[in-house]
Amino acid sequence: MSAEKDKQKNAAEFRRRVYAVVATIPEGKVTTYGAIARYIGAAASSRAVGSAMMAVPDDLAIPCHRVVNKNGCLSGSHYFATPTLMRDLLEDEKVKFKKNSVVMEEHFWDPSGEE
DNA sequence: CGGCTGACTGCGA
DNA sequence: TTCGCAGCCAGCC
Repeated sequence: MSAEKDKQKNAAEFRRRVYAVVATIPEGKVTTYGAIARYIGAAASSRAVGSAMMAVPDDLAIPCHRVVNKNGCLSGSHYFATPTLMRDLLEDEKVKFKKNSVVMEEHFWDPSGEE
């Protein structure tokens, strides 16, 4: 039955789903790792989502800057070319900021709600 | 095969 | 309100 193989496939597909969801985020909107994880069927895999994000190939052009944590803080900003690039990209999309966090109350986007 | 880390989240004190 | 702990999953050594 290739249960082990199927598991690996699931893991690979898991990452692929993450990219798909992130790529579906509309411009000027942001979402959380937990929302993505829950949407792909892994509500408790919010961490795995972040892990997958750091493995995002540049060829897919994934707007990972639209993915923030529950606090609206740009957790992955440190993984960008510059720690300010992430915020700059969001501001360029008319995304409002409260101190150092995104105003998710106005820009939070839930993939489950759009599906 | 075993253990640690990490772009997270939720709950309790 | 802020701080700390535990749980979850994938990736890497």
